[in-house]
Amino acid sequence: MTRKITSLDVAERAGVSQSAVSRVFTPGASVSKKMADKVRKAADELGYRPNVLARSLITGRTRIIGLVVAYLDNMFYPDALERLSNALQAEGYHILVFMARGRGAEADRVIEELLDYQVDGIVAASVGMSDELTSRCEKAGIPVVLFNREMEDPRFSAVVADNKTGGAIAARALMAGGHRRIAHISGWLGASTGRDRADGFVGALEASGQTPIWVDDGAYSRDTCAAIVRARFADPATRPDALFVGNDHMAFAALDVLRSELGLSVPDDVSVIGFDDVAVAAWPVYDLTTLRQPIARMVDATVAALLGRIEQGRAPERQVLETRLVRRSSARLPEGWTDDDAGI
Amino acid sequence: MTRKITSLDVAERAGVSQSAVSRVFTPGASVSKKMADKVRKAADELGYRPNVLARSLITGRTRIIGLVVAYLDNMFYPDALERLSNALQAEGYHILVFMARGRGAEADRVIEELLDYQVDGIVAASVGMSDELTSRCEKAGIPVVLFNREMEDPRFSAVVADNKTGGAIAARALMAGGHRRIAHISGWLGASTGRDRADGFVGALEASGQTPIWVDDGAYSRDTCAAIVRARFADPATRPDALFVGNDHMAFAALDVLRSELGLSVPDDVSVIGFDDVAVAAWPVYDLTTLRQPIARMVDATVAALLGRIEQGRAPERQVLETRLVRRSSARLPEGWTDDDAGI
DNA sequence: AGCCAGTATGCATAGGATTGCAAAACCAGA
DNA sequence: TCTGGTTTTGCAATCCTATGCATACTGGCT
Repeated sequence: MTRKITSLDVAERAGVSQSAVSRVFTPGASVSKKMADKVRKAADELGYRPNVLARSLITGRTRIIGLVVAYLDNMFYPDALERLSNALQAEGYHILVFMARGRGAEADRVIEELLDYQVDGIVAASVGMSDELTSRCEKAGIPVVLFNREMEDPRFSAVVADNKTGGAIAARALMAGGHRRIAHISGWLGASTGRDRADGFVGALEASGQTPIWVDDGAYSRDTCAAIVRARFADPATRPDALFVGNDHMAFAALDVLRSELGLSVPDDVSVIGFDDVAVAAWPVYDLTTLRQPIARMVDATVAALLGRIEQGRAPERQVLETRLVRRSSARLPEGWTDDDAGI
Repeated sequence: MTRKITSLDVAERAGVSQSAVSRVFTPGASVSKKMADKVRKAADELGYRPNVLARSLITGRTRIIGLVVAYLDNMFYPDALERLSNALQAEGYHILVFMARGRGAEADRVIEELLDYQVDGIVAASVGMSDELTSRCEKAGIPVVLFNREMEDPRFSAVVADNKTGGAIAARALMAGGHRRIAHISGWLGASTGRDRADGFVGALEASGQTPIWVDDGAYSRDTCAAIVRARFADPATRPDALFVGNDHMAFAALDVLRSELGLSVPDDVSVIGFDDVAVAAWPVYDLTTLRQPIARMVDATVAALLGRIEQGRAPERQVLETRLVRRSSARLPEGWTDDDAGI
C-alpha cells in the first residue's frame, strides 16, 4: 500500500506552496490560470484528490446527511431513499445510513452515533426520536428534518403528506360508493401518520353520521394486517364491505388474504383503499385504489428544508403536501367520482 | 448555536490533560479507574463525544463503507442494503450511499467522490466499475468487494450466487416439465450475472440437444421485459411454452403482461421461472417458481470479506454461493422434482 | 518611467484527536 | 525507608487542509 498523497506532495511536484494547491481545489478562491494549470497537472499525475475529512475538520461541514430509517421492506422507503440520495448527490451531499428498527432507546443510541460523524443534517424517516435527543441535535446546531413523521415540537422541520385529509377522502369515497359496513386497519398508531390517517378517516365518517364497524392497529406490518383480516373476515355475517388500510404495503397483504385465502372478490365483495401509491399498487395484479403521497415533492421539500437550514440558516418549517386519490379497480366508487367530489 | 465541545473542554473541567481524555475514549488504552470515572463524569456533564473526523485523520480509518448501487426498485437491493447496513452497524461501521445509475463514466465519477471520503472499503452492487478505477482503489489501499457482480480481474473480492448453475437448473427443470418451446429473457448481458445465468441456461439446454427458441436481453428492466413479452407472445403459433426470466423483478412484469394483457394462464399456457426469490415472489398473486439467491449468506460473506481485508489485511477472494430452486406454482414441473434431480 | 489598485502567492496557524516518549506516580518487597 | 519495576499521566508532534494576513506581483494609466 502506497502512502497517501497529500496536497504537500502536489505542491512539491508543482514547485508551489501547499496553500496554492488548496486554493486551486477551493472553488471561488483567488488563483491565476497559470498556477491552476500547473497544480492540476501535478495533481493528476499523482492522482491527488483533497481529503474531505481534513477539510471538514476546518470548515465544520462534512457534506454528509444522516438518514435514519426503520425498515426498507415497504417500497415507499427505498423509493424515497433513492430519490433523496440523488437529489442530495446533485447538491454535493451524501447519505450515511442508519437503520433503527427499534423504537425509542435504540433510535436514540443510533442518533448519538450519527452525531459522532458530525453530519450536517439528519433526515429521520419512519422513526420515533425522543424529545430529549432531538433537542440535543438542535443544540449542537444540526438540523433535523422529519420525513413522513411529525412531532408536536415546532423546533423541527417536518415534511408530510396531508394524512388527515387523505383519510377523510378515503372515507368520503367509500361512503359515496354506497358502502355501509366500513372498517379500517390503521397504520401504527404510535406514529403521527397512522394516527392522522385514522383520525381523518373516522372523523369524516362521523361527520356523515356513520361509524367504522371497527378500527384495528396494523402496525404497518404485513403479518399483523393479514392476521387482522383473517380474524375479522372469518364470519360472513359480520364482514365489512369496505376496508381502508393504513398503507399500500399492508393493503397488499390484505388483498392476498381476502382473495387467496378467503376466496373473496375485490371490489365486488369488499372494496379496498390503500395509502402511498407505491409502484406495485399500479401493477395489474393489485390495481389498488389508493391515496398518493407526492413522493417527489416530499423529497424536494425535504432537501430544500435541509439545505435551507444548513446553508442559509433558515428557521424550521413544517410542510404539508396535498394527497390525491388515485382511482383504480380495487374499490367500487361512483362513475366519475374524484376527490374533488369529496368536498374537502 | 453553542460552540462544539472538544476533548480540551472536558480535560479542563476534569482537571486533567487532553491526552487523558483521549485515552479514556480509546478502548484498550492505559487509564486508571479513578481517571476514567472523573473524565466520564465531566464528559457526560458537557455532553462530549469524540469527533470521529479528527480521529480518522490520524488513524486513517473512517469506519465508513461506501456502497455503490444503481437502483433500488428491484427489491433485491433494498433487502441487501438493509441487511448489509445492519451487519456493518453491528461491527461499528456505517454505509455511505452512492447512486450510480449510469454505466461506466458515471460510476467512475461517483467512485472518485467516494474516495474523497476516505472510506475504509467499497461495496459495489449492480454496478460496472472500470478496471482503471478499481486499480486506483486498490492502489490507495481501499478494498473493493463486488456484490452480485464479477470481474475477470482477481484483485477484487467478489460475492455472487452460482448464477451459471442456477441458469442450468432452470433449464433442466423446464425440460423435465416436458416443455418443448423454451425461451429466455435474460438479465442485462453487460453484467456478469445476466451473462452467467443465460450461459448456464443455454448450455444446459444444448447439453440435452435442445436450443432456446429465442434469447432476448431484458436489461433488468420491467418495461423492456414487458415489451419483449408483448412482441414475442403476440402470435399463438410461435409462442413459447416456457420462459426463464433473468430476475424476479422482470418476471413479475412478464407475468403481468401474460395474464392481464394476453389473457394467458400460468403455468397452463406458459411456465415461468425467475431468479432471486425476493419477498414478493412468495406472495400468492405471483407464487413464482424461482432460483433463490442466498441473500443472508451473501451479505455475511461480503461483510467477512470486507472486514477481513480491512482489519486483517487478508487477500481478495471470490465467493460463489449455492443457489437452489424454490418450487412454487408458476411453472409446471414433474411431481416431486427438485433441483437435486437436475443432476448438476 | 512611475504609481496605484487589484490580484496572486506564501507563511504560519488552527481544527480535534491519537500516540511515542519521557517523567511521574504507584506498589510491593527487602 | 529505599529500590526496582510497572502503570499512569502529560508533553509535544502529527494527521491534512483551509484561511487571515502580509507581501509580491501584475497591468493599466498618466
